[in-house]
Amino acid sequence: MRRPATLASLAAELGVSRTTVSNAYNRPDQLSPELRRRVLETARRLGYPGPDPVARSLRTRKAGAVGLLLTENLSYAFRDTHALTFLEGLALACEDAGQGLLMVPANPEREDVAAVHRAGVDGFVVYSVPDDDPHLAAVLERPVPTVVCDQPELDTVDRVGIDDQLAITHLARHLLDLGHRRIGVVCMRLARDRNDGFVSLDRQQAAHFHVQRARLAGLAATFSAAGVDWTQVPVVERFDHTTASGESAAAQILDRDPGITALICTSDILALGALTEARRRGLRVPHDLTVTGFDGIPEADRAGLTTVRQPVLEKGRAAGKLLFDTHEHSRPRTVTLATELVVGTTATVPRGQDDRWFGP
Amino acid sequence: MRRPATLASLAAELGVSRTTVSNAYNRPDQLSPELRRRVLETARRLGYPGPDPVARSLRTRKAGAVGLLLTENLSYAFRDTHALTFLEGLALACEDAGQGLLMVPANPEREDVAAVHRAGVDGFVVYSVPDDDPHLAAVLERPVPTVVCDQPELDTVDRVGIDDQLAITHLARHLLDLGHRRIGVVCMRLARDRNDGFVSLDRQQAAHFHVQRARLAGLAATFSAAGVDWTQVPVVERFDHTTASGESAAAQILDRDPGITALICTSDILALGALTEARRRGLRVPHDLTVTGFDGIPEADRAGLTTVRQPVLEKGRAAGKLLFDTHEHSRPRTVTLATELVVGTTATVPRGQDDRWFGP
DNA sequence: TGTAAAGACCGTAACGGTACAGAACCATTT
DNA sequence: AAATGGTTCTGTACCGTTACGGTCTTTACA
Repeated sequence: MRRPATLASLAAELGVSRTTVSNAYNRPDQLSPELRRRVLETARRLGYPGPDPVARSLRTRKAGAVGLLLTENLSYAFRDTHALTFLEGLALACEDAGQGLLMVPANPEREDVAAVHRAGVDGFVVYSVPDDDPHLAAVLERPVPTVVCDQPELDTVDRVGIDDQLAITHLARHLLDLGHRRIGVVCMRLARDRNDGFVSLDRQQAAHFHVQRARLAGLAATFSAAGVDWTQVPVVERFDHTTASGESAAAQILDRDPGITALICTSDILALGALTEARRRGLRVPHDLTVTGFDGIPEADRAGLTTVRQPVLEKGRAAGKLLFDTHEHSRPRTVTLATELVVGTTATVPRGQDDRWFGP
Repeated sequence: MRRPATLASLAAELGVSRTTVSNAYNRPDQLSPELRRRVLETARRLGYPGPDPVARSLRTRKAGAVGLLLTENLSYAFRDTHALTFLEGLALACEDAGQGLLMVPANPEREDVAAVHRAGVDGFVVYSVPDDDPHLAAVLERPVPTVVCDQPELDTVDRVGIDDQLAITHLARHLLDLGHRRIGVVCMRLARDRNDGFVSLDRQQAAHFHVQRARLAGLAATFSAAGVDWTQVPVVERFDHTTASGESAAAQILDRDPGITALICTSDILALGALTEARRRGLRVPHDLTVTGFDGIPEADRAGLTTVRQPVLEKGRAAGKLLFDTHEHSRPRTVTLATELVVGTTATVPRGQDDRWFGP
């Protein structure tokens, strides 16, 4: 496991210059085939493993890899459908470009940004971290191109995302058209601190996760415009993004306000949990309770969830493409992908309004 | 995005040595708090982003990351349950060690090994690649510690795995005990070339994927010992690891040999496909046809599959631990994890033998 | 035969840091 | 007054490579 030989020692052994040995590996056309053969053979004999990648990176200023920063523990990324799909898209772009993908271990608990500083990469992709995350700050300080995804726009970096506010506005209008006025909302974590429970207006507006803030803002604006008093709408937050969270959050809202006719969840995972809780309570969806999600994951499709579909794989791929596309351009660039309202079977007119609504 | 300042220019600006600036970042106790404050403030003023990670890696000979080599396209890793679980385990170990995880883009189609050479990592984990894979060879040439998983033992590197042959022997004996003598086998790819169809004895024995070879060998040995003529056992291979492959492979075997009483699949994914195909043909499992898998993925559990459970997450974690554990030891080390025969509801006595078997 | 072009190889100067040994300074101790 | 020890800072020697701008030799062609 030692590194016995270097390019220099090889050159000395062969009686040629270091440049020539380097060329044997990187520019075969720059030396005679015969000499190249000798170089490679001697390399084999001395156990020289070829040019050291780190030294090469230092000299060429290219690492051949992009760093990925996630808000969660590394291992979490491999459990979350949504994150996985994004990663798959990003990986596709990396493959095309022949670039490696370095997953940076950014423990959200500790504020240890050393891992960001140590990452030898040509660029970063930052996926859905809170806007006050110290790891994000550390990335932004690094003098490499960066693409953020599902983040607010920043002056200095490219961005990929959807128009969360617009997308959920369509959903909200759909529910309003159906006649819903008494609603509850289940959302994902809004900040780095855990707050499993009802969310104050302040916290909603100060949310550090762009995506959640935008969705709540879209809901608030749309329902307010329709005459719903948003301050009276129960909004429950869950730190962990699991179906279990969706269940308990739905329970919390239904306990406090059994009169609501629709439960709007800001993710499909949460919505699937809400469905489970509704079933447990003997509420028929959608007849007794309308439930909606957001994301358009396959499981939601199977469950017939009314939701908003977003192209997650495309987001990953677009992020990679932005990073690898080094054409002239004026930064920052923004790619906003299209979303689609998916009308499933979990939303209908509120109970008791069937006739009134469609009547004369 | 330029890198305007370096440690040297900072030092010049401040009128101190480069060492002192370096210490301000890496050894705060080596200089007075006052000077350190000045250094960091000047750094901010000049836009110095802190020591360059690549240069640091060159000097310290530490990259702070491990490379991961997979047999598949990068993006595939994010789609396969089994690979994901392994990755999750590996990621856990990486987190604990504060190391990054670099996914090396090793396209199995092209023989382009450059990505392996360019990877600035402190070690490699190689997961289930064929033993003649050029990327594997390239990794072995690199002077860094390496752990292989689901591979045959190699002289120079550590290994993590299970005893595939022993594990499937237990399964085979279970089926023999139930009375099965006429069986068919569905296996995953055995080499780098695509061969979707029946597998010759030669190809079975020359398989380049250790795991598959060991499992086939275990089956051959066990059934032969019980008097079954292995040369007459239909073995069908599928290149793609999908349930669709399982379906078509099962069909291929059942078409050729409708008389078999058990279909042994070397993975749960394939077995789940086989179940689908059996259902399509109106065969009741296990009454008309016994189907078994291997791996113990959650979906198999849900389907009640009779299978062998292996600790995939643990494999990943163990691989990481081996890599990070730098204690004195004599290489190569081997970690062999335990497996467990899971008796589900998809295997029973062969049709027509019910009485004979349990009778007097 | 002269001259340009091409081919093969080389020397030097970075790339941006950290390790290590030691120097300068000051306050205590002997 | 000399020795001791701790703190703070410095100088030099690398880490292993590639970029760049040469030189020298050979070949091609008029």
